[in-house]
Amino acid sequence: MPAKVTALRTRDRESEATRRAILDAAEQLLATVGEQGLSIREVCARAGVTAPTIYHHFGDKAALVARVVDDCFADFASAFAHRAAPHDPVEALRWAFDRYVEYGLGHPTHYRLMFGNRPSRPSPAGLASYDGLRRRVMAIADAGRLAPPLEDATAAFWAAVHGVTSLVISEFWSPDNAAIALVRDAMVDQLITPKPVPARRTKGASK
Amino acid sequence: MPAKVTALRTRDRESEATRRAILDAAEQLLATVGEQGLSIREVCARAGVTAPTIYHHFGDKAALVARVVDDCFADFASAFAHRAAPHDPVEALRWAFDRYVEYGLGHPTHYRLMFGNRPSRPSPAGLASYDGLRRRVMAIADAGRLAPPLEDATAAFWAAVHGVTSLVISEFWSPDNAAIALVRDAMVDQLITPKPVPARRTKGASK
DNA sequence: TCACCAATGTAACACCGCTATAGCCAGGGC
DNA sequence: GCCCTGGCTATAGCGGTGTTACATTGGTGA
Repeated sequence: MPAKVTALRTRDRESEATRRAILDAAEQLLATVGEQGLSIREVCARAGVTAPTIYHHFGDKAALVARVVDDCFADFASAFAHRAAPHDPVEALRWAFDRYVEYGLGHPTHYRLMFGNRPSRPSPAGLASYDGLRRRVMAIADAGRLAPPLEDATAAFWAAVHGVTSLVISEFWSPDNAAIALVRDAMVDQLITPKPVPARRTKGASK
Repeated sequence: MPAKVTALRTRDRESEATRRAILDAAEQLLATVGEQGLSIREVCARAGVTAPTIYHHFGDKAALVARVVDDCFADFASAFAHRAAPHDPVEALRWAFDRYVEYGLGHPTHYRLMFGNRPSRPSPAGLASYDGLRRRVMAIADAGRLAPPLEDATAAFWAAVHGVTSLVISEFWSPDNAAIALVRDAMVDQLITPKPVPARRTKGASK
């Protein structure tokens, strides 16, 4: 088996290079003009290929975008991985909240792509991201400090952080708005057990 | 001055009827296929007009959509007006939270149009809606029970309710999820002063 | 009555996502 | 060494989109 495994055949290499060129062009365009403004023809021009090539490799405009979004999720995950979280699980959750908002502010178009309001597109990478948040909440539960059930707590925290990030991105808020910390601390305080008292409030939860 | 004021001239009446036909067709289409799927030509077919008529009256596809969105805000506001809120301002805020989510669940496409993540479209009707929320929070402040500054409290509450509604609409949650009440109560509890103490919170607000 | 002008239609432009078809050419069997 | 196969790419085009220049009509104010 001479060069069958060690090196890619020249055809495969060229094909892979074409895929990369297309993905790079698409990502660059998505970051600037968004999914709405993304045109296959413009991707073609930037990548130096023609339309059938794109459709051969990715099948669809939506699939091409989904592929780029997956890369965005990877980038998003690394934004967490590259920084050290506090050891205390509660402080780590607060920290994650800030990183989340920070990322959305730094990559508004990517954020919109990943968590935009297009009807339920449960990408695997998105679910993995959600699972990362669940693990952080679980760390609090493991420390015996989580008040509500795990799933409820995770979902509630995710909703709050998403609401805040959405508003920051839409420039409704300035990034240093005190309301951000207000939402963050409201959620964290509600999630952890108070001090000694188990839980007192029973106000009507369902409508 | 015979029929100058008492009755509209026939031309104006016809013109207004045309506008209404276009708006009705557009609203119906927007509710079913969303802004993305809305086609001027389809609106033309349903309203029984041709394209230049639409452009003459509304100027733009975006302007037409914006006009429909304004009507949506009016509908949204009436969803609040037609129901009696609790007298207690804190309970009224909790109630507003539920009505908000309820409306988003009942009119997901309209909600996406109104509060979707398109980069900052500060429609007057949208600002009026936000102002309605601010008044509710101000009622709590007037009762001497609001802990944070008014603007921060309003913004935080709005972010939380928007995050929850977004997730409910995207079918990430079921409408009776316990997490909804969790976010609601977390925000309300954080907004009101604990017991008798005027204002206490000093937790790290800026990052 | 009559000229004006708002309102509407005709036809077209430039662009879009997408694809049927055909050609190129590296790779592998003979 | 040759030819054939098949993956990859380009040409050209389809039906659709938002938008607009231009022509036309018919109420309306003078």
